[in-house]
Amino acid sequence: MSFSNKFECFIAIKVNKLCAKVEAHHSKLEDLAMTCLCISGIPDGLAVSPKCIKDIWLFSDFSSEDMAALASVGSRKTYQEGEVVFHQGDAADAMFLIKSGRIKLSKIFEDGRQVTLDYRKSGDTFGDNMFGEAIHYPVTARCMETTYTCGFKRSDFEQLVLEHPGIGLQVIQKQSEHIATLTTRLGDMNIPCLEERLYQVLLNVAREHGVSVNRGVRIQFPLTHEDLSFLTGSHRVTITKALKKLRDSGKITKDGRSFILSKDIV
Amino acid sequence: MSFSNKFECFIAIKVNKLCAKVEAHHSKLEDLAMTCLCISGIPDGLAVSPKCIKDIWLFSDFSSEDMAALASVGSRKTYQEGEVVFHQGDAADAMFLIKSGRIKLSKIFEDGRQVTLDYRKSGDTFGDNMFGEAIHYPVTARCMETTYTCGFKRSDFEQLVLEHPGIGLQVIQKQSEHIATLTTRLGDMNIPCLEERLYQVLLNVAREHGVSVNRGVRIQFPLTHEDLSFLTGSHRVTITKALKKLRDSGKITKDGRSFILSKDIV
DNA sequence: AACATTTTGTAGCCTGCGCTACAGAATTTT
DNA sequence: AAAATTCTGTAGCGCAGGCTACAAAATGTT
Repeated sequence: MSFSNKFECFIAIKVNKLCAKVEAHHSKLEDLAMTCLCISGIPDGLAVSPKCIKDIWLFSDFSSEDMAALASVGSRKTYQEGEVVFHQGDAADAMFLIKSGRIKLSKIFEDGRQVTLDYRKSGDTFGDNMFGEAIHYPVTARCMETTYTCGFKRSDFEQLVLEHPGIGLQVIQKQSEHIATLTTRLGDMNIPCLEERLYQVLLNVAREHGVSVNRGVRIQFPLTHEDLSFLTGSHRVTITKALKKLRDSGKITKDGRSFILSKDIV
Repeated sequence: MSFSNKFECFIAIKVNKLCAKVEAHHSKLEDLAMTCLCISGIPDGLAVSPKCIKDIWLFSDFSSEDMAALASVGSRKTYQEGEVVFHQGDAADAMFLIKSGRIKLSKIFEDGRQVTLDYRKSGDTFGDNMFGEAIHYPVTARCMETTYTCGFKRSDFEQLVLEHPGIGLQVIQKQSEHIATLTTRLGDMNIPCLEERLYQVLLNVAREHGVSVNRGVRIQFPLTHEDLSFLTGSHRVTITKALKKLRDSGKITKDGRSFILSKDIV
């Protein structure tokens, strides 16, 4: 019933593209994990070493001069799983770069509703909404695993960009991508049928955070039905039902606690 | 039934803040309309005059040197109401700055669903997704009224930012704001009850495109029930019903073809 | 291993809203 | 001003999915 043929076809193409992209992407991340020096036990608050920044692919084509400048301004901090970097409503005066780990951005509304807006991973920035007029963070950033970050104060960062315009260009690019992601999410939220919406949401998460495995693409961290209900704006019980249908139709499977999106859908 | 007391209170505060902000903002825009030279009948394709750019508040605190640089790179073009600047899927190689007028960004899906993602107005940029990996525009940009734009090619613009980092900083700021807007939209889409969702959506549109009038805030352009159904991801007929309820409860009124959000809700 | 906690699954009621159909109002076009 | 088109409003059927409640399974903790 739910999926038209045209739609299924579209999905299949999408998942295959996804595999290639995720693979390429992931190999870079592994390099990072191997070579980065500053992950191992350097106290928080110290300046970030240039080497450490260079290894983040975001800045990988920077000149050593730009790199040194960036490193001199950032301040390192380690957070444990479950820790909150900033709460929604806190005064916004810094943006963060994720060295390693993973962060969930969510928003809580005055009526108690909670929405997961995005997951960010190594190489991503967050808290960049501090540019713009707002003086408070509009979201809460909570770590999903042990996370190493570099924080940049707004004024420092602005100065940095003025002196090293290439850094600004990189940030513009990164923001562009986030705008694209959010745009996609916004479109997804408009899918009326939950089953399709859920599948799209999973597809997007997989595109960002998946690894390619033989059966398809595996999402790297466990997502509970409750997480998914926040992501899709739906009810937990309804998610359970929809997942069952998706599993029955072979579009997804589970490997332990994590989902695998099948790549071989006709 | 639908709105709790707490919620109503929140709305009231919001609308009042809105009025002040919109007023301040609008006076700037009017200045622009008065002083800008290049709106009046200069042929398309010519370089943009520095004066013309300076009048856009986005760049208002630029040095004349930065201004001249920006002007030399941009290329002016005029579009009529209903004209499309670019279609979803077109090769993306330029971003645009709106001198005056208004543009609707929307996305059409393979299953025929259509979603309105954003309205952009004078001083905003669009098509900035050309940074990032994508080589195609992910949305369609259609003019809602006669619109004057300045187009910038990607390579030109990158060069420009490298030479004039302040411009990059402005763009980062602008993007930050769009990210904030999209984030809000995404939260809004998660409101389960259509009546509340619709009201939030109207509130957001008003915040961006409203003028303050004695009764509250008026949205500057007509929105049909169909437009709203795209914005809320809902059905046209259901919108009609929800609007009726909102009108009955005094939260909104109509002035001719445009909506007014009441400011004096207790 | 025993216990506590979190996550997943099943069942059933009931409302909100998608959808079709048609009719009146308002704009635009001729 | 007449005709055509677009927009708004009303009515009713049907079902997807929200919600509560409870039970089984899995995970985490002594």
